Amino acid sequence: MAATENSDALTQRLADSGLRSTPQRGVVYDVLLKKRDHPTADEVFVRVKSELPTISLATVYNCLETLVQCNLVRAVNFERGPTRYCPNLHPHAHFHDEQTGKTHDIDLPADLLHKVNAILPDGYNPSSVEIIFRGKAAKSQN
Amino acid sequence: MAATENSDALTQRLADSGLRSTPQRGVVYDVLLKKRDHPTADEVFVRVKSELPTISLATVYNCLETLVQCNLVRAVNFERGPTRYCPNLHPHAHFHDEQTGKTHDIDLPADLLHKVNAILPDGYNPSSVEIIFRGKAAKSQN
DNA sequence: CTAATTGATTAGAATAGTTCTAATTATCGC
DNA sequence: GCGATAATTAGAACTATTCTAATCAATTAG
Repeated sequence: MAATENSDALTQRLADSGLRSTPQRGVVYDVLLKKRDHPTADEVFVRVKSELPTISLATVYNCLETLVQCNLVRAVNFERGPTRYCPNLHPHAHFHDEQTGKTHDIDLPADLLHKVNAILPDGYNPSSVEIIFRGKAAKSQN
Repeated sequence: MAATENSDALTQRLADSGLRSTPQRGVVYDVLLKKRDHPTADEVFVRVKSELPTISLATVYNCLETLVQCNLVRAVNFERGPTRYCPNLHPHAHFHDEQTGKTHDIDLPADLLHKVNAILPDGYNPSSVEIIFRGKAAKSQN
């Protein structure tokens, strides 16, 4: 089953970083994979509680931070609001719909990524690039 | 003098939006123009106080928000920290140096901007794009 | 010119999101 | 299973920002 595979992959990644595999980390990761709507830590907390009712919000923050460290999850920040989390597959930009508040993943072609990096003058060594669009998406995108 | 010109431009922009010209708004704007190091609201507060000692932090937030509304200033958010403000000239990306915490403006050529916008599928209508690099800048850039 | 209206500022309280702390509990290697 | 160490927990603390209600300033109407 998918959850078991993910769980194994997670255990592996954690071990690679010298970290332990715990139920909390597993469930937090599963929750992110299951519904990829860029939830906040609070939203993850609510979802995880249905499976692990005694988990604390602090642990959710810790687990999310750990997953980000392991490069399994990406943290995204739009304007003032809370940090949002998405399971990190391929490179992608984000489109933030100002009407609905929803965030859409936009595929980012490798050649564009190169062109974007090319605008940096000598001496700048980027470890990551983030591209965020803001605006309005057609209803068909919701 | 430059400050007067800026002040006039500001008064004009405010009037266009049906807003009043006040000393607080003027000084906040001047402070942003004078040192373009992407200060936080707190940092702006400190700088403004030397000229307007009785200004309150709430007013600084209000003024910054007003300037953003008038499109004279851009609000930028890097990860979890406080919002930073820069006077908005031409389109540019931001390079966030993870060692020094400093933010550098990177010129954004119009043709690249077009190419970036072109990755959006039909139905997405962006009102703005933000490009943020994270990484390390050579000492010569500091 | 003065009064009335409306908008802006102020200080401080309140809120949201996140991090910290200290105690308890779980995991992993032996 | 046992010990060392890492992870979890609840709640306090903290940071950044927004809200509230009162005061003050500026434009408008008379």
